[in-house]
Formats: sequence, C-alpha cells, structure tokens
Amino acid sequence: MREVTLKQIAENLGISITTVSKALKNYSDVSKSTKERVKEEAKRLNYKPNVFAVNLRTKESKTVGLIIPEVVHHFFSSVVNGIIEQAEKKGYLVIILQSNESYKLEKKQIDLLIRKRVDGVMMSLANKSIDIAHLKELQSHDIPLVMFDKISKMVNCSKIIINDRKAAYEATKHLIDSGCKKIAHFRGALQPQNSIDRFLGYKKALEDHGLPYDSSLVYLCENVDYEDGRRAALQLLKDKKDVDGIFAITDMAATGAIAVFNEKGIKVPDDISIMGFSNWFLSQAITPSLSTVDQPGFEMGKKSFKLLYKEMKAKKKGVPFEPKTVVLDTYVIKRNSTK
Amino acid sequence: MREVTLKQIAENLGISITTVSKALKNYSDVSKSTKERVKEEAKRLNYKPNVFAVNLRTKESKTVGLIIPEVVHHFFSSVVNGIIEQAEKKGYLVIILQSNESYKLEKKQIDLLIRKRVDGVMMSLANKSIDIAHLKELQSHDIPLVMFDKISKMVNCSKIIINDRKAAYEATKHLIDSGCKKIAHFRGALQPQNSIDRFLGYKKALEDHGLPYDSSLVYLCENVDYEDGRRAALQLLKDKKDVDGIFAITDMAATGAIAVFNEKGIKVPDDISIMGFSNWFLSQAITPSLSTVDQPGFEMGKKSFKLLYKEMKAKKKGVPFEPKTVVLDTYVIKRNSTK
DNA sequence: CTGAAAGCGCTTACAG
DNA sequence: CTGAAAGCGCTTACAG
Repeated sequence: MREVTLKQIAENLGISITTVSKALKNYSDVSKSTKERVKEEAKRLNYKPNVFAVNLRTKESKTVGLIIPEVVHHFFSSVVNGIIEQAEKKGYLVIILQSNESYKLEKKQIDLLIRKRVDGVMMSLANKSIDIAHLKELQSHDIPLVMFDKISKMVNCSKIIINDRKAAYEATKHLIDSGCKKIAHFRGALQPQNSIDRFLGYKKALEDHGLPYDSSLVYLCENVDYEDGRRAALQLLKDKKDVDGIFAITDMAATGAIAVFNEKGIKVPDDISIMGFSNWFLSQAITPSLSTVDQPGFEMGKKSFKLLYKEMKAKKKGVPFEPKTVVLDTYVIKRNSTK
Repeated sequence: MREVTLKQIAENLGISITTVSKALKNYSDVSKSTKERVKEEAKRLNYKPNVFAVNLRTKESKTVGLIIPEVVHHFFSSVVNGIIEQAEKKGYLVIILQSNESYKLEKKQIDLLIRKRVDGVMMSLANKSIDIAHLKELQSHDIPLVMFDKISKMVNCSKIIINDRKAAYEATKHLIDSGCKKIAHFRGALQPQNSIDRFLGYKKALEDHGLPYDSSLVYLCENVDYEDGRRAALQLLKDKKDVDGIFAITDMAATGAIAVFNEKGIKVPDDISIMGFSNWFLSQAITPSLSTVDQPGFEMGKKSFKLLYKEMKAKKKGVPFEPKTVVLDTYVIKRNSTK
C-alpha cells in the first residue's frame, strides 16, 4: 500500500499542497468549503501525516525518554504506568530504557535519547551514578529533564520525590509506638541518597524516643532484595541480639526476613515486629501481611510527566521555566507484621 | 547550543556536504585522508546526525512499538525487559503502550504506532479483543507484527507462545502424582485462549489419570488476581467440597487462596495442595512457597524481538518472510505448597 | 575521489 | 482565500 501524501490529496482535488496542509490544520485563511473537501478526501484515502517530515520541520518528536534502573520492579513499573498514562493524554509516546543500576549504561542511554532528539527526559538515577556529566550534556542540548525518586542534588532540574527521612522516621516510630524496645535496621547500599536518608530517619526516631542507637543492629542489604533480607535475618538470629523489631529498607528485604522467621518458628509480630517500605503488591499477599510505608509510584510517574510537559511547553513558547521540586506524601500502612 | 549539521562540518573543512556524509558512513569512494579530517571535525564539534532527517530519507525510525495489557505485572514486565535488552543490542528503541485489556484502547494504540511509523510491532492481545481489524490495518501498512503469549490464530504473523494446555496438564499431573484425589481448578475468564487451554489441560490430566471431571469444582477467577483467588477459596470452603488440591490459573490467584487457608488454619499442603502458574517472584516469597509452572517471560520478550528483527530485515531487503511460531518450554517447579 | 542536485513530505512566511 | 517557494538535514544516483 503506497502511503498517502499531501501531494496526492492536492492532485486529486486540483489544488495546491499548501492549501491542503492548511485546510487539514484548520487555518483560518482557508475557505470552509475547501476545508470540507480536503478533509473528506483525506479521510477517504486514510491519510496519515508523515511524522518523519513533521518532526524534521517542527523539530519536535512528541516523544519523551524514560530511564529507570529496572523494569521488573513493582515500584518502577508503577511509575512507568503513571507516566505512560499521562503522556498519552497529551499525545506523547514514551521510550523506556534501563540502566541496570550501572553508570556506564545510564550514560549510554542518555546519549541515545539525545541522538533520538526526544522532547524531554524523565529518570531515576542508577545507584552507581555519582558523576553527572551525562546529565549536564543532556541539558546542554536544551532537553528538559525531570528526575524522580533517586535524584541528584547537583542537577538543576525539576524533581519528584518523597521525604525518605521522614517516612523512615514514621515507620520506626510505628514500631516504637507498638512497644518495640530494640529495633534493628536492614539498610540499603551506602551510596544512594534514599538509603542514607532512610537510615537517618531510623536513627533519629530512636533518639527522639529515648532508645539508644546501636550500630551493630544495622545490617547491610546491598541489593535490598529478598535474598538480602533472608541473609540479614539469619545473621541477626546468629548474633542473638534479642531484637524485637526490624525496619527494613524495602518490602522485599522485609519479606525475606519474614520467610526466615516463619521457617524457624519465630512468631511475627509476637516475637518480632517487622516493618517494610514501599507497599508493593507483595506486602499484602504474604503471611503475616506486612506493615509498610506507602510509596506512591503511580502518582510519582504522573507528576513527573506533568512537570516535564510544563517545561516542554514553556521551552516551545520561549518562556523561562523555573524547575520545581515536588515532595509527595507517604503514610504508614499497618498490617499484621506489627502489633 | 546550536545543533551541528553536515553543512557546518563541510563549511569548516571547505568540502561538500556529500563528501562529509559519505566520509562519516565510510563509503569506499572517499579518500582516507578526507575521512580522517571529517571524522575528526565531527568529533570535535560533537556532531550527532539529525534522526528526523535520517528517518525521512531512509523511511525507517529504528523504533518498534510494544503493546501489553498491563505494565504493572510481573510476567509482562519480564517480557518488556527481554524486549528492550534485545532491541538495544540491535540499536532499536522501544515505545511501550498499554491496552488495559480493552479492545478500544488497543485499537487506538495500534493506530498511534501506525502514525508514528514504527518499524515493527510486538503485542500481547487484550482479553477483550475479538475483532482483529486493527491488526489487519497494521499489516496493510506493511508493518511487521509479532504476537506473544496472548495471540490470535486469525492473524498471519510470527508468534511466541507456550503450550498452555500441556503446561496445565503437567501442573495438574504434579498434584495427582503427589496424591491428590479431588482437584479443583480456579480458572480465568471464558474468553482468552490461554484461560481455555489451561482449563482443558486440567481436564485432560484428570481424565488420563482416572479422576472424574466435576464441573462444580471449577471456580471462575475473572481477573485472575489475588482477590479472585481469595473469593474462590472462600467459596470453595463454603461449598464443603472436600477438595485436596487446587490448580490455580495464576500465582496471584493461588496466593489469594493460600492466604485464606493460612487465616483459617487449614494446612497447606497437608490439608490441601496448591499449584500456581507463572512463577512470579511472589511465589517463592510466600509461606508456604508456591509450587508453580515456570513461564519464561524474559525469554519470550527476547525471542519476540529477535523474530521481529528478522522480519524487519527481510522486509528491508525485499526478501519474502515466512512467519514462524515458536513454542517455549515450561516446566513444573516444586516448592512447599504441594507434597 | 569529489560534488551538484534531486528529493524525502511536510510547514510557513510571503506574495498576490 | 490560494499557492509558489524556501527550507528542515539528510542520502544517494549520477556526472565528472
């Protein structure tokens, strides 16, 4: 099937390409009757504008890029969902790339998106990204950028985040309020800001409530996953620390711990209370169901695109745009892994 | 920052645009020294070809579309992962769209991808899609199509599937082999082929092993999710059917059932064995861990792109391409929810 | 080995 | 109200 062009419509109707183009775009300087004839013919031929040509002329692709550390991940897939739903409403398509938490790959993906001339980029930083040269490069091409969840304070762009420290504080406080006296923390890698912030929130909550902070109760979960949670829980048992509560950095790590306790016949929450973080689907499906902190992924995705859209629109109009930082609310969800 | 063009390089070097273009693409009819000069200057200026112009000339976008029912879904996100990893290797970008299991939306997404002139499309059919006019439309534009998991037999295109009937047969057989005598089935909606096939596999396994098929032991889980599994399990208990095994259409439904039994003090697998389907991450994290059938999402994504790539290449060369159907292996994974 | 020229299919400033 | 023309930035068949 030969693709239909403006030229073909023009020839069929015996008018110029210019007029056809303007008629289809409802320019005011085209007569009503001509518009009707053109639109009818376009419909009849099932005309679809050649986006390649439109892109070249308008210097816009109506496409945005999204870089996330991992696709197979409840939180990020929720973000993706929020983004593509919102983008669709505004007629934008979304190209998704993965960084696999690698700095090198993230750099490569940014470069791909620059080459592709996307109209904007949304991203959550890879754990191993320290340098931000690639983001500066992106911005030097005048491509609007929005960061979410894992951000860099060094980059001047819009950001959508939660208050990790506060959220972790409240999670820990929930354990304290329910009677825990000796609370361990399964923390994430040393690098990422949100791992640091959650740790600090935990520490602060202890201090504010008269519980001594003990660094030997902090276990490292490098990958914040199920296996890490299992390992940390087994180590905790070996250490015989007599802990009565755990605040885990993610639901996955918390789930690993619960699995270990279930196997060993240790009762959750009677013997030990467990608090997760994120409110992944998982947390309501395990036994006992997991108390956690809700992290609004879908909302974060939606807001990310909305902000990006605003910036793209401002850029198009040549209006200056002031980057914004939006902090989304989180809240503790009590289930059966805490008293 | 003004974008660098071939013209600029040509002017800087005092040669023609043609030669610059050819030098950068390593045409054999350009002198070595010119190539070197051009490449050096391109690098110095950080030249990036304008893809919009390249697309227009080559009529290729190096972009493919992907339509899935839901992004937030372990299986589909695994497929997405396989696809974008493979696409990246070949220099393709992936646009992801969601159908939300709706026929109308699926149609719209197909239309978007046609307009966008993607080089190819991969998709898993929405549950509510019966009509295939939109897929015919896609093919009439000569855009290669690969379907995976949920396919339509009416469309002549490459397909990547599993043998649902066989997989369900083996899952049921596993229950029988472990001693179950009265096995219920939590089935999916009546429409989708894979829901039908899994039901048929269940039925066939009973018949082949001398167990009577009893339609009152088949419970409908319209959305094949956690809530459906809970509902079905509660109904099953109410019905007092004295069942000693359940084959659930998905891990989610199985997980809902396990949660109900855990709450009611019914021992899994001692009182009742449960078999899931898909091997989502979830299934190893719950207590007891869930026996299931592994459904290779990542592999399916990889293969989907590979086949699509072959077809796109054939099309470009003008070589005829014969659609293939690939059936991926599945296997039973025994965990603690069965004896 | 180099380059002038046509053309991909649009959009839009401008002339009439 | 209509249309000729320029131009977006490439690629490539062709001439020299």
